Amino acid sequence: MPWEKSFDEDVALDKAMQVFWSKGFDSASIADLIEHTGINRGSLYNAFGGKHSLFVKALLKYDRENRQATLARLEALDDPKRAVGEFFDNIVTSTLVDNERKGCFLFNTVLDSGTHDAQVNEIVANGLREIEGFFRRSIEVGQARGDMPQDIDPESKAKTLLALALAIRVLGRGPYTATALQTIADEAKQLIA
Amino acid sequence: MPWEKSFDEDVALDKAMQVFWSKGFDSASIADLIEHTGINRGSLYNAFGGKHSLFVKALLKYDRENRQATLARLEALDDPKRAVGEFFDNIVTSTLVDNERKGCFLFNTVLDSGTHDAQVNEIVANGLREIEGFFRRSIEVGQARGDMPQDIDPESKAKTLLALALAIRVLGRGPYTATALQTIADEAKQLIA
DNA sequence: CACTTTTTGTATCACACGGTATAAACATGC
DNA sequence: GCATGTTTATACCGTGTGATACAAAAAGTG
Repeated sequence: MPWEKSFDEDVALDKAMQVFWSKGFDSASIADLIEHTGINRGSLYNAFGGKHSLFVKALLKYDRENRQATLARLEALDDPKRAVGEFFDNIVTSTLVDNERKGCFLFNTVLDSGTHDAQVNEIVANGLREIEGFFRRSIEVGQARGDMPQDIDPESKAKTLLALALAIRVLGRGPYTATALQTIADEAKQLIA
Repeated sequence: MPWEKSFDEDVALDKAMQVFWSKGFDSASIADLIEHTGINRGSLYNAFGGKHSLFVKALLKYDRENRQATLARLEALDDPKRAVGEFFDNIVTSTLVDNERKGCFLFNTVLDSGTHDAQVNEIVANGLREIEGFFRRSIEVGQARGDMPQDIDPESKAKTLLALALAIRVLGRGPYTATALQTIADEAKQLIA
């Protein structure tokens, strides 16, 4: 069998992810994807099966390599308060370091009202659920170890922290300054201090 | 001069506002606008001058009739803590009462990355600035009157409250339940209790 | 050199977009 | 009734969209 390997499929998917991340599903055109992946129109359809299918693959890749990887790293610290603190410092610096100001691909997709597809919604909802779960577990362990206040409700506070994380990402795409974002992040950390 | 009055221009603008509010600038097509306003294609261009111009008029109308009106009403209460509390209860109920789950037109526009126009950005940025200002003034007055904690920084807390308000509106468009939204709102109120 | 498979370059399709133009229908003022 | 200006109903125009089709070029294997 000749030529069983193709171009580099994973780097192409990564490029496509950047495009969807930056522009969203609707605004990203096939022309954009072709240009940034560098591969040909036909090859793109042959390898990924179409725009929507490519979007799902890109979103899953982001969820795996960013959200899952980050949460796993922070949970491995085995230091809940520091983990939450790093989470917020991380999203602030991630926001600022990206001069495209793309924000978070998952959070962006929540708002892309056009992409309301059951599969996509499930990926996003699951991502939010797991981030909230990370906060809740961190608070529970922190309380058990006595370095977080006992009078806060882990469930409620976890939702609030998720809300603040989302807001930082969203406001970071708009006109908010670096110091304003850090201010919110510091306030978030204060909630469990 | 014959026929100096036309159809009802303001109710048409209101309908157009609903469309842009629900779908955003890009996703709202001229066909949508014609269908929901009930006026003719030519009349729409004649009266409002085009899609972008119509969008700006709709956004300004929303800002005037919703944001400005709400903030003015709450500030007139002359009871800062209750004003902030009502603000958050209000956005939760507003979110739930709308079965279209449109969220907040201003916040939605922050994320519509396509509409990055200087004029539109100014309207949105000004709206956010004034909401944050409302929170800051409320906290300052509340502290002066002794019914809010003295150890919180009005500037920081105001940013945090704005962040939470935005998050409630955004998450309300997605998969979050009524109780989850109310939980975040209650946590927001706790921040200044 | 064949043979097979992938990639590439175009060409094309049907459709939707925002916007413009045109002509008929219409309501008012003289 | 006639003139004036508005609304309506269409018909376009140019462009961009996602998607498909197909011939030619390229690459690895026998």
